[in-house]
Amino acid sequence: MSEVKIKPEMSAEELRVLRHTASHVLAQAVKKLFPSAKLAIGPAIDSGFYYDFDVAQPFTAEDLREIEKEMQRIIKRGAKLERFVLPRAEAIALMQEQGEPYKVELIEDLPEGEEISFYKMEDFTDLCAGPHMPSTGKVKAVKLLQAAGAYWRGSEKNRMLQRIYGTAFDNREALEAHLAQLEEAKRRDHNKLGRELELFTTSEVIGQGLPILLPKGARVVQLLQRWVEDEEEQRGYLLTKSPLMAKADLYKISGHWDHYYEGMFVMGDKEMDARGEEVLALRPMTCPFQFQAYLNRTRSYRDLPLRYNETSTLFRNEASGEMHGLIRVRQFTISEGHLACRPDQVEEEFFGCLELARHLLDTLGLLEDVSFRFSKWDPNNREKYIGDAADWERTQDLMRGILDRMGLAYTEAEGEAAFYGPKLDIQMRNVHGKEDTMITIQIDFQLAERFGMTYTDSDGQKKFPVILHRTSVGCYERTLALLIEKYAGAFPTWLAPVQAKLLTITERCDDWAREVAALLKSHGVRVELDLRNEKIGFKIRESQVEKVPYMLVMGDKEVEDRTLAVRSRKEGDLGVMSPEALVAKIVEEIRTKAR
RNA sequence: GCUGAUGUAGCUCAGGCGGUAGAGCACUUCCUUGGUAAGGAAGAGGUCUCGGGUUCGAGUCCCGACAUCAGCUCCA
Repeated sequence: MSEVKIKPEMSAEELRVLRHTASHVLAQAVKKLFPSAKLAIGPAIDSGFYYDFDVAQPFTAEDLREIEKEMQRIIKRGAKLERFVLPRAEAIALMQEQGEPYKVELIEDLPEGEEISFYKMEDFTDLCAGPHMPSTGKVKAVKLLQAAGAYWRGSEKNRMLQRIYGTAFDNREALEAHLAQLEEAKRRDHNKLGRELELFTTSEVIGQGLPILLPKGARVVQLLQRWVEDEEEQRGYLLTKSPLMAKADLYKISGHWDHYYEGMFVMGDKEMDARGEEVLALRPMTCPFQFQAYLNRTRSYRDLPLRYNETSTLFRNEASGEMHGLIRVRQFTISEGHLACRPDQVEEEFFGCLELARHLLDTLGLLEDVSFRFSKWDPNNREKYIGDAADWERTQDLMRGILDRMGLAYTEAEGEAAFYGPKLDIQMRNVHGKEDTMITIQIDFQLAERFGMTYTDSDGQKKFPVILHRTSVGCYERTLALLIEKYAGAFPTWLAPVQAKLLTITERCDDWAREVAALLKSHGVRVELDLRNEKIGFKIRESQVEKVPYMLVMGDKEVEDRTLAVRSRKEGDLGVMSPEALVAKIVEEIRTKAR
């Protein structure tokens, strides 16, 4: 779900400048109230700005209120911002004099010849490339949102600083609208809504990152899963079902033992393994398991491409602070597949994977919300990867060529590759704007050789196939989360855990209500029967405000006794319908997967 | 894992300075009710996340664990 755009009265670029200026106002206010605070960096971001400070005590909520008040005073004074430039040595001297070690470090890291500029407002001077508003008075509406820890320069090896987040606009109304939007995002948050709608829950005694899908959530996942498996079968995929765990031996071949050990649930440890005792580990990926299916017999070039898919449950030992609702969990189920192909088939197969992913996303209504990311290795962090630089460059060039020939709009990201190869990641933002990978398609020239996977080519030579690793809708838990947020819990009819809710207004209707429910069920419509015969206005609202596609009310005195009044979430009041007509309508909606 | 906040009934939350728990909604039973958040009566539901400690006495103070949330780091 992409963030709804607010309409500020200035351009996006002007707004960034304004917010950057606001971050300087923040820094000035903090220095006034906490003179010993050391300044780090304070940029504008998509939805506002932040500034990092090194302080003895983390900021409290009261601190933020005081800082915000001080900011208002600074803004009211409308101080001018004056830019000036210093040579490197003088710049460093100035920052040393002001007692700002982080600023000194920043200046020292600036490339030779780069202009070193400062901005001065009143008695406050800060290193900054700019640009800025001419006066702090331009920041008409500012709000501090939260304080949280953040590592200096984004590395967990560095000291943790205290970051203050805020946002700013050129008018009060835009700020209010933005804050209202943040509230709305909270309401759509799958982690809240998904629990309220009884799609999932968690349990302290089960543990974090291990959600329980409740009947309604499990039903949605089941529907997705059956649909995806059918779509894959139609595209020539062969289903496998492989074990959830394996001996350390397998992971040593795949490289996981060396490159992913911390991320695995290992039953035992490296010492036991070294003593020759059997050590099993739950699988964090399906690849090495599915490769064993390939290795079942000798393969000919005529067998390729070979497409395997598996609805695969994976286990990853994420660090404790990283879990989040259904988005980031320790156990998840994913539509994972591996394709073994000849070099001349890579492009077509890659395209096929992308076509499948796009088709699925389009059907779910999510295609308009995703972005594509070409994830490359980080040549400066070699120990994270297997294979040599030449392999990587060659594979990445191949992938870039395919992407460009497909005319795909994508961004490039260094250091985001898998340890065995580059990826095309399909990214989606959650309701709070945080981006996660939904789907990934990867090209791998390495693992086939490690596993001794070969095929006999037309020239009689044994060769290693190219492996494509791919998911189709990605993991079901995460997909469910994004769907909850996309539709605010009101799933399209074909995915809705309850498609029709049947209410009776008097017990005289109960028998007929059961008959109608049975009819709907016999056509595969998921119906929930409520025979409590209470006032129904209450119940229509109570049934989660328009989350159910069809509300059916039995019995209408005004027309005749055996009537069915239908209210559609999408089309409003449909009046009195025959059960047969309703069935036809819903069945058609399910068949076409209409949104 | 790091920084901070939080953890009281199914849900949302009250419980100033320690004296063994409350509200609204939901739930159960009954009465009334053929219509868009009706009314009435009665009732059930909590070892206050868990474990230690201080104390005559802990929901309340201290320590630890676990879980949840925000952010960082990491990642599908």
